[in-house]
Amino acid sequence: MADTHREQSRVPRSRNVGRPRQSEQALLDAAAAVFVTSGVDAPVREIAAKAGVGVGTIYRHFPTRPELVVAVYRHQVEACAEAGPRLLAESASPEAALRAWVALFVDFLVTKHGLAGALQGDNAGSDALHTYFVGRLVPVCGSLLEAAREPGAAATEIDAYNVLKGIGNLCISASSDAQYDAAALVQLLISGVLARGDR
Amino acid sequence: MADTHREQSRVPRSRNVGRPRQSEQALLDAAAAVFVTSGVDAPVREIAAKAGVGVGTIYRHFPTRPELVVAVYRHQVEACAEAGPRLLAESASPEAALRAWVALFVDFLVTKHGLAGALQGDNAGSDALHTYFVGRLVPVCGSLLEAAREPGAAATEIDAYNVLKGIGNLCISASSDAQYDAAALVQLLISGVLARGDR
DNA sequence: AATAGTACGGAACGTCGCTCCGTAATTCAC
DNA sequence: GTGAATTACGGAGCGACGTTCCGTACTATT
Repeated sequence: MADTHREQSRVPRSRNVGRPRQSEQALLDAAAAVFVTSGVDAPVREIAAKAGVGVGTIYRHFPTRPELVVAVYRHQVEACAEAGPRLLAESASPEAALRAWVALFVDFLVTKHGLAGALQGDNAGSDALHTYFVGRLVPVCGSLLEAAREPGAAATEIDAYNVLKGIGNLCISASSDAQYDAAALVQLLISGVLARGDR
Repeated sequence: MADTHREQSRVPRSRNVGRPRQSEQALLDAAAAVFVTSGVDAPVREIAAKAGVGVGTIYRHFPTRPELVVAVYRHQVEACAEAGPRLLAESASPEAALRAWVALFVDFLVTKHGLAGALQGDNAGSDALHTYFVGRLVPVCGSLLEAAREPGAAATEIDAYNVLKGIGNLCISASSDAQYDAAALVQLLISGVLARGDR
């Protein structure tokens, strides 16, 4: 292996000289663009190439892959979270609000290839993506759920975390399978969640 | 790269000499054992080590990873498929039969770590695991569904493929997340599927 | 005994997420 | 202005993955 290891400046190659790369925004834009074309699972190297930086730079700003994903989608998740209370105020009924919000969420997940799949934190609480989604959206989903349920709903009812995660799971592989209709299944799940115990 | 490539018999090392390794059964047993301890996503090398063979041997018998998984679980999938008609005959109502069968299926998926996750065929029809599950179980699920639905169910009703895939997706990450209750969500989904359009 | 056929192990390959480190750009002290 | 300290950078390298490939060693056939 008598090779050339550690030699990246054989030629003083200009690099992106001078420009201090004002922070992460350029990175986020590049990542967002790559996610659109290649899905959320796109290799980090591809994002780095698109942004014209090395992978090291990406990992300096976003220590793990999920954190980059969170950063890219933070605005949209935030918008989705904020839509919850608004829908509750504007809709004809709490159930309509819940269904509209859920449709919003599903549409968000389905249009971002691979996002739903990346959502389940594989182990422990160490997955920033899962943690962020759950932390931000469970409370929203919870209030909508509470409002839409019968007043004296039993304590045995399934909780918002389960509903949210169930929705997320149902959205997996929604893109890439034309005959799979995640939105319809999710609405059916909501029907089940809202149904009284008599069914 | 002037290295030692292609030299695996420096020493005539005894190998598993003589024994022609009567077919795949030993492989399947080893794989099943590893799947239990390390999940369905266990590295092929680990299975090979457990079986005392090289990875090449595994790939000779099962050209792709999904095919090995299919082979390991074929019996149980078969049993699940056969349980469908039996439950329909034995149960008090078609709905009870459907719910019992679904519970059976969920239990199967949930107890095999990672199986549900491995179930979505990533692309095209090339995933043997997805293809096998769908091909074997969709008809079964379809008859149960048909029996359990109102007689004149609209053509707009969701089909068995969607229901089955939805169940599979809901079971993802059921192990490894103590507060996630896949079985409950699946039953709620079934409630939604069975509910009349008036909800 | 010589040959053909086949099953075998595991090195090698390409790709992944992520780490590491030599170097370049910038800032600061004087 | 000059030199040292600090910071940001690119991309080679690492370990692990699924999968391929091929020299070898068994087994059958003649």
